[in-house]
Amino acid sequence: MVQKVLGRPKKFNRDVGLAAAIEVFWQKGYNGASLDDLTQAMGINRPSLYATYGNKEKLYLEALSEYGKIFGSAQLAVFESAKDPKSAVQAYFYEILKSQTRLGDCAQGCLMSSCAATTVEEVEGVSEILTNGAELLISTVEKRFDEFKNTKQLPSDFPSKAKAKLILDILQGFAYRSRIGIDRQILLDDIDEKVIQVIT
Amino acid sequence: MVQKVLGRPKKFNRDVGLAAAIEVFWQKGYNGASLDDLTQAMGINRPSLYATYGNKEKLYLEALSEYGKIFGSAQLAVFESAKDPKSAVQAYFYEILKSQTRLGDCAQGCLMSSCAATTVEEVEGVSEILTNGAELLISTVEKRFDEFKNTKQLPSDFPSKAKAKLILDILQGFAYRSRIGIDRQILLDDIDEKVIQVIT
DNA sequence: AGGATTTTGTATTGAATGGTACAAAAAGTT
DNA sequence: AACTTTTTGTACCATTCAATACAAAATCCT
Repeated sequence: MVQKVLGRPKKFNRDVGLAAAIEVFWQKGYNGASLDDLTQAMGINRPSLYATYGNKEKLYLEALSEYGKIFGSAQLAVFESAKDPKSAVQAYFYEILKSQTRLGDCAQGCLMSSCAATTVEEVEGVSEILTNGAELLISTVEKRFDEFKNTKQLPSDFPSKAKAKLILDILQGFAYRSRIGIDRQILLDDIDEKVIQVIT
Repeated sequence: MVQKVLGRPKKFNRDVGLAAAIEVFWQKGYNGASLDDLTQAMGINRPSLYATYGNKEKLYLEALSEYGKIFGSAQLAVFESAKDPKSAVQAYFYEILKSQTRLGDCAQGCLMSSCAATTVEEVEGVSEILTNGAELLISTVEKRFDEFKNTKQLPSDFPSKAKAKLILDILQGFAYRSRIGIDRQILLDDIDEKVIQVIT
């Protein structure tokens, strides 16, 4: 059942437009992404953009939050659903690299670490979003490691929180190396090495 | 002996100006740093900037290279001169955090990972500078670890290269958390945890 | 069909951007 | 002291920027 609404119908979907904006910010950063870049990629004109998202800064903040929700959650879900520690970390890193080393003319690296970090001082609210994202990641991973300890899949002295923070570090390393153009296969080949460093 | 040169004497020192430019790019990123920001911080006027450094892009590339030379080299020197693995890594991380979590209104994080990574696609030459920097770091650390293996200060099966790459990851983690505003003391308290993860 | 309502598309605004022309200023040279 | 050379400082240029005014278009409601 289609909701009947007054007025001329919208030509675009709000979430689809936001997804396109994410791509642009991801590729060009906040300052590097012009409104022409954004409106063109979103298939939208300027007044519609302002009516829908407020302004460039609000669109940016919304893009960051949405990126965290979509990508971050999906990747963490992969981690959480794995049945043993090793495959959890392994699948997680693989998922991360799939997102950060994309083929064609897609953006490389991570929107948050490779792009948004630059704007922490410039755009109010960025710092909070990034901090919350990091804390959510750490606490989620730590909790899952603790579960593995309860089921004896990890030794009782396994330092869950320290290892969760190590995973965040390794993610930053992957994001950086993806962004600066290191070949996807080289990074994929590093996964096992990183997995060992995490779970032993 | 002062070299006598024809014409009106320069009012500024080239390297001092470059150091000021580094600070601006470090705080605001490439696109966020306007020529007004730069000239004001450098104590220079626009024509002098263009006569001396070429243009904004060339100044940026030179700032990146100089940053690597000054900061990167000094930090690696600390690592190389330590007498045992543990204190080498420890002193290195401390040096890194001193540079990345600075007091007052100084820039936080790392110019390369927190700022320059965003511009890899935008500015020709950035990718190469960042890649070379990463490789230099890894090879230097790896080599020093190998020396420690020769002097039996590290076990013969110590995976020097994998650990060197892990250090790069941890550096990215520190840079990111510094940039997003995590308190210096919290990061300092993490050093020992990271040291253990590296040298065991 | 005609009015109400909302979105679209175009065209424009004022400000900020990177970059430069040009003349005055400050030194050495003869 | 006059000339040459180089840097400085101001004022400016064309372009791009984020943001908006306004009318035409497209839908629903009566």
